[in-house]
Amino acid sequence: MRVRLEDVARAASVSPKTVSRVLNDEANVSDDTRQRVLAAMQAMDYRPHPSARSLAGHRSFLVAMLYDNNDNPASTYLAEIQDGVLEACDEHRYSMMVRPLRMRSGDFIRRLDALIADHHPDGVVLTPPITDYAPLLKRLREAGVPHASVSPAHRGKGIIGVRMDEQQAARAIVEHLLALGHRRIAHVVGIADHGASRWRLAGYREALAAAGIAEDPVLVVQGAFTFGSGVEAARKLFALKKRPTAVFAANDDMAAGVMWAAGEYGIKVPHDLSVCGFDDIPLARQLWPALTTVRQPAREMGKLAALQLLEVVRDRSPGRLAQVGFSLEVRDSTARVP
Amino acid sequence: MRVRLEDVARAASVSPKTVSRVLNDEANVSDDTRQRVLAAMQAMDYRPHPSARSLAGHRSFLVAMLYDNNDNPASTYLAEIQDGVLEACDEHRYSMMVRPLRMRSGDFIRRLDALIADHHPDGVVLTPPITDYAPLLKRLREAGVPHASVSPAHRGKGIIGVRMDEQQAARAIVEHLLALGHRRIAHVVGIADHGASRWRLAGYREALAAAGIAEDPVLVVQGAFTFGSGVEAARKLFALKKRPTAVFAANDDMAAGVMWAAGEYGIKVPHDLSVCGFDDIPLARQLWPALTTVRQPAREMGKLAALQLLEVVRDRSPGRLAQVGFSLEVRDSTARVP
DNA sequence: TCGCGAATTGACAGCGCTGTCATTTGTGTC
DNA sequence: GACACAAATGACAGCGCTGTCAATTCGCGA
Repeated sequence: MRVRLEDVARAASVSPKTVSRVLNDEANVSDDTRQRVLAAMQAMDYRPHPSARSLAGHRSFLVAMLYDNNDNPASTYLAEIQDGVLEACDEHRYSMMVRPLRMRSGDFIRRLDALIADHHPDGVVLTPPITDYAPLLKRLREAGVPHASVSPAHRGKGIIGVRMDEQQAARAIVEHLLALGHRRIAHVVGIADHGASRWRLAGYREALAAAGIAEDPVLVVQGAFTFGSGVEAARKLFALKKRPTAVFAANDDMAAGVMWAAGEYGIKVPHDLSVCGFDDIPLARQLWPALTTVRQPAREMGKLAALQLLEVVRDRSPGRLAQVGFSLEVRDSTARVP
Repeated sequence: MRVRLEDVARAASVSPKTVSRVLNDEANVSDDTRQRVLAAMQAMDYRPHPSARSLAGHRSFLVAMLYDNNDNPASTYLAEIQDGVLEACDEHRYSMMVRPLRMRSGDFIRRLDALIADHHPDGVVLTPPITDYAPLLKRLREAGVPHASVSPAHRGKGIIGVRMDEQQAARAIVEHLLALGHRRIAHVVGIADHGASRWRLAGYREALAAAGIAEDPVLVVQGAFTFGSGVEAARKLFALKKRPTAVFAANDDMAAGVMWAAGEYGIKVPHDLSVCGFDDIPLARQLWPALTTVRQPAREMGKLAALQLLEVVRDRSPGRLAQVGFSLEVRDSTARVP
């Protein structure tokens, strides 16, 4: 039969309420008692019943991760974030629920309300690109549900979660190309209204400007974060009279598309063309030549965002926007200008 | 304030217990009463409190999806299954929890026990490759937790879930190559102990045998379901004195690797070499030329598996192993033998 | 119309925990 | 050593629902 809190209490010769206090890390329990209770819990392999805790305590010990499975950047990126969030939740004995939501669909808010009404999550983790969707944020605030974002586009006060300095990272990778002697550097942009696209474009521009290079508009082509859009963007670039010597794609999928298109045109990477991406998804390492890119620690970011959230949920702390570092993964797809 | 079952009861002029009966679709409620209660629920937008239901009813309304994030076939495949499972759970107002487990790790069973003890899932969905891990199945049976599998390797009685006739599908795609005149057809095998690898290899052999072609062992090379392993396998094949005219890779990632390697060797697909894969992941459509492959309806399979499971959980039905059809997606990577 | 078994409905306790508040124990002060 | 006050602990009700079983109503044949 199941071990209940009452059983632990009896074993430790204290009242159930005291065991509850220990379980919830509350103050006003003597060290001696706390130890005794913890020992009893351990010995009996006590597992609190989440539903009972939730019912009596008016909290669910549940974190929901919201994502947009319709136009998400890349499913492997989300999967990594998911793993990170899950890890953080596990550590704090919270459970996690995932929730696909279609931002462009009419019932977005209704589905969000249903989630809240049905499951009462103690907090919510938002992933790109739904970190900045105003009606969503408004609704969460109204409902009093704390939320943390992975890579939010805005940095207003009250925004908690985790971010990476993507603009800085984009600038760094373009500077890497500049250092290799490239001057005609193209950029394949991501979906227009994603924060990621804006930052990466800004970083690209910043690097060029700092190097005193005027931006050539034909070298900035629109993509959509997909492999196919990378292929198409590259075809446009390769059709140019004066081709670029390097391409910085706003994510790895598109970079792979660029490399693929290069193959079509008989352009050798990196000999004739340097290509770099952003994110460092598993594919980047598997491509040949291996892709130079920026490592975005998605898993770690998911975990950190969830940890920020849990801090707010548990300790009523104000929470903060943590920042993670990036690293340039220089591999074989970039070389000195021909 | 929250609408409770009691409030609905009052509005419908019945006892709380009767509302509960309606909520749980129990028998012995007159049609008239049922309608009245349902109307009241609707009008008041009543949402049962899952924790209260769980606590009182000794069930959790929770389905856990187990997966191996260490050596999983492909993360987009899992993501699709996850979406399908989620959809089925939503329809039946169950919640879903995801659970990464490392099959090769020592604490596998301990983590499984923790999952059961902590969350009491009413059922579990197993995804490849952990559909047939004996200690896991044993433990689930001991704990009395019903489980459904997506593509289980074995078909013993009591195995419920969903399968696709992968051998038949593999045979079909190889027959497609044969119909194009190919006789020297290579096969890149997946991870050895995965059911998927065995079936696909068996289908390959079956097709060759039926066509009266003796298997050439050098044309069957080992891969590991990853892009990189596809590249390496292809390099071995291209180093052969007598190259194959077609390659059937056991999944799309490896097929993409084969196409990539073909680029390295200046081999034109499909002119010089036909390539086909298996799964129809998004990448397949994005490759150039687009990849001929077998469509494995992962999302639908996840949904069906979950539906089978829920049937068992809710109606105590014995459950069955559903079967889904496959379809050959003939695209541009296969052509008549040169 | 009456009686009887089946169908329908309801009363009530309790699932395992926590919030509230009362009670007990400890600590420092003069 | 007595007192004031804070820290530690416990008693008890109740979170929102369902299981059990008793009570009531219904349908139908005699």
